[in-house]
Amino acid sequence: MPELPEVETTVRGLRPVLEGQTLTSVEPRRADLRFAFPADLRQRLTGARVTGLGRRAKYGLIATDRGDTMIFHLGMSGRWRLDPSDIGKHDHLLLETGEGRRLSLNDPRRFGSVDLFPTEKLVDYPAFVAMGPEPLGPEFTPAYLARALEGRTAPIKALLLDQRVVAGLGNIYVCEALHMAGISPTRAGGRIATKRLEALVPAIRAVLEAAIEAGGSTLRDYARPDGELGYFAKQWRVYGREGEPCLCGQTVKRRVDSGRSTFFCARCQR
DNA sequence: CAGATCCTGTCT
DNA sequence: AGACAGGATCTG
Repeated sequence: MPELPEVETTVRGLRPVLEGQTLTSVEPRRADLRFAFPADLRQRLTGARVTGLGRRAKYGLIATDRGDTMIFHLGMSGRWRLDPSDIGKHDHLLLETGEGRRLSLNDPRRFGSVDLFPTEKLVDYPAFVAMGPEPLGPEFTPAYLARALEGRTAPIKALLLDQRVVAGLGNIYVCEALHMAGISPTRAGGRIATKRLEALVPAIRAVLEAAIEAGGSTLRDYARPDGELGYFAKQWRVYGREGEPCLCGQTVKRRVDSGRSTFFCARCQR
């Protein structure tokens, strides 16, 4: 679920439900996820009106007229459920709006998080301070990336997963973008030819945009009562395809680096 | 840098 | 029983 495109489609799905609405009920059902909820979460949000929704990297942002922004992260297994018909043990935070819509933050693995921070100081939110540019934003250019990777000996895959280099990429889209750009995941970041770097930036954009577009089509399901945000169609070229043929005919390989699977084609990627 | 860690669920 | 999972952060 939650890399940048999934968070983006989640925010887009939440927007029509929450924007302009008063939060009539805010009910944490446990004290923490990855870290503690703000102790006064309920008090600070109940009665507040949602003024807007946004996203920074993989974080969703829900701004209110109280000067606070609720910052949520979906971790590995988080999702928002809309008008759930039942509340289970993994529904950790319940919201209700003035219109009577109900939302539940469901997260079995509890790697997600919920926090509050002053809206005007959002750039100072600890997780945002050292973050790199948005991969879909104007700052993310081949020139920027060349500079960020200059002299780096770490594998390009690890560097693209580093949110300080570029913020929002996860395991799936890094594998896909590297395949699209023809770059080996193990190549040292500082040793990528300019021409390949110039292919990598648009590849990252294209992969994310396609996923957002595909995710958008699940919004219909999302908006359905008791619906859930589904996975977008698995149109991946290498991710999860170990042993299957690449488009070139070569078999897709999997390797494990720092405990994470990398899928790649040794013929297409150098 | 790699590795462990936080959790639960699912699939071999 | 063991491997593995879309993340982030801390420790050697």
